[in-house]
This record gives sequence, structure tokens and C-alpha cells, in this order.
Amino acid sequence: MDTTTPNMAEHLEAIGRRLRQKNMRLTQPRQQVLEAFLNSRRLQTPQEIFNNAREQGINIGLTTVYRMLESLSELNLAKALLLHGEIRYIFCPPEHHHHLICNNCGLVEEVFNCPVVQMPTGSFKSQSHQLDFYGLCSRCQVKDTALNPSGEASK
Amino acid sequence: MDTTTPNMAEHLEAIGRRLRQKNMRLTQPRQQVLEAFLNSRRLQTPQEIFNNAREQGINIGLTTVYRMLESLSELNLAKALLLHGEIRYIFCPPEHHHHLICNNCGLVEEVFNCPVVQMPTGSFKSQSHQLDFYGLCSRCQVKDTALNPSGEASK
DNA sequence: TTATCTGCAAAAGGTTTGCAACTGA
DNA sequence: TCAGTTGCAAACCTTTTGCAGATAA
Repeated sequence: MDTTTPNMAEHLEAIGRRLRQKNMRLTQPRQQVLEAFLNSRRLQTPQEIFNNAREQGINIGLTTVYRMLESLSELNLAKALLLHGEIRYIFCPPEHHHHLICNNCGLVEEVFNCPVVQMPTGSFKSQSHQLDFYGLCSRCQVKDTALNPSGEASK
Repeated sequence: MDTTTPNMAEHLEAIGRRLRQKNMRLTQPRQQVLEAFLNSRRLQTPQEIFNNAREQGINIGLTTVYRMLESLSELNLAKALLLHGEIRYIFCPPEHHHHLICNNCGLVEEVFNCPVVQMPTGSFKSQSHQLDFYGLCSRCQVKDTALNPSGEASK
């Protein structure tokens, strides 16, 4: 798994700016959890985000994780998805995009190229759409039956 | 809202057959709840399904609703979707299809015409995809700001 | 300085499980 | 007949709320 990427600082700064636009603050706990969240790139339940943070020595409350996910969701910086019957979150950019989701380890890749051209016809008035692809990431294709190549995302 | 459609009986019979294939039974409570569920065509939380059934004089337990949703999901006859932050269920045919989901009342229409032609490239191996359109059904386009034209699906 | 945020504990909700009685095939 | 199902109550897990102290801007 990656360690902090070179542009992590910029990334966090950009998020901080967006938060401030909404009278929100990029506090230390938020920043620490965000770093872990950004690095993992896996769909995670609030519990998992919390556990991962704790494992990394970050002292944070579960409540804070929930509140952070709520704030990020409002800013379109996090998205909730259903995987394996549970609500899991992924940090993601606010632009229109789709996801490639690994059924095995929960890894998520973004796809900015939207293949949905033909909108539904009829009396229904579509305002948005959500498209996600489910399958296996390159890593899990190799390990295949292995249970959790990179974490605890699958049940 | 519709009342029992002419082919409801056939529909239930087909479901009964599928259930029996899996050593499951189409019992009276299941049948009654299914009728209500099929008629509503709205995304509903287990609680809502339960409440609706009770309102219609069907004596059933919440537990049974949960277990039925689990069984139907295994058979690909029900699907869980996230709407307004809650997990809601819709009864749906096992064939590949997409949904038009009304953000206001939770009404769901199926679309069997799949507009996803271009699959993602790269090392990710896609096994399936899910595409849903969110917007307003014809009814809610008219009433627009009205809160719950046809039920209690929105929060 | 002060509005926002924090962690904790408690409350509130949602979902699952254990069980004895019941029922469909 | 009897495996599968039922409703209820209790257990369990997830999410939200209240609050006094801490903190970013």
C-alpha cells in the first residue's frame, strides 16, 4: 500500500480550502484521518476507517469519523456505496466520475470517462446517474481465491 | 396506486417456483407481503415494507420481512439500493436491467435497454456493473415541491 | 475571542439470533 | 411427516445526540 504521496500536502490543502468555504475547519484529527483515508483507496465502513486510524496510532473517536464523513459527503468529497450489504465510504473528487470496485478487497479506481450517452426516454426526468463497475483489481486477479490481499474490506 | 394486476397470480407462481428450486416455500405471509411489495414499485426500507403490510391488515413480523428480503436477494429477485442515505429495497426481475429512481417518492422503473457499451479498460477486470438514474417521475414533476405525492418514501 | 470541533457516554435505531410453535409440500 | 418458516423477545451492532472541554482561525 502507498505511503504518503508527494502531492498529499496539496491535496489536503485543497480540501481544507473547500471545508473553509463552508465554515468548516481542517482540524488535526480530520487531517490525520483524511491522510489514512486518502492513502487506502478502499471502500471502508466507518468502523474500518476508525480502526485503521487507531492502528496507526491516531487517537480519534468513532463519532468524529461519522461527522467527518457527513461533512465530506456534503461537499461531494466522499461517497457512500453499498458493498457486501454494508454502507461503505470512499473519498473521491467532486467531478462526475464512475468507479471500478474490487469485489474482493474493496479497492476503488476512478473513471472520468463516462460511457453513458443514451439517457432514458419516457416521462421520467433524469437528473443524475450513478454507474459503478464491480470486478477484480489486478492484484486480486492474481491472488484470486485469497481472502484479503490488502486489508479487511471483504467479509 | 395500483391494485392487484391481472397477472399478479402468474407472477407469484413464478416466484414460488424459483423459491422452491432453492428449498424455500411461498408461505402465506411471504405471499401477502410480496403482493404489497410488487404493487408498490417503490424503494422501501424494511420498516416501510413492514408498516405497509400491517396497514393492510397483514399480520407479520419485522423479522419475517428481513428474512424474506434476504431470500429474495439471494434469488436476485430483490435489490438493495441506497436512497436518502438509507438502504431500501425494490423487488425486481433477475434479468440485467437498470433503474429510474424518483428522488422524491422513491418510485422505480426498470430499463432493460442497457446503454453501457464501453467497458473500462486497464488492468481492472469488470464482472458486472450497476447503473441507476436518479430524477423525478412524471407524477412528481408535476407536483414538484410537494413532499410525498404517493407515499412515505422520502424523508 | 468564539464558533466550530472533539471524545466520551448514553440514547436511539436498525438488524440478527434463539426459540418454541406452526405450516406447506 | 418434517424441513422450512413464523412471530416474539432479547441480543447485537450501527449511528446519533448531549455535553463539557479543546482548538482553529
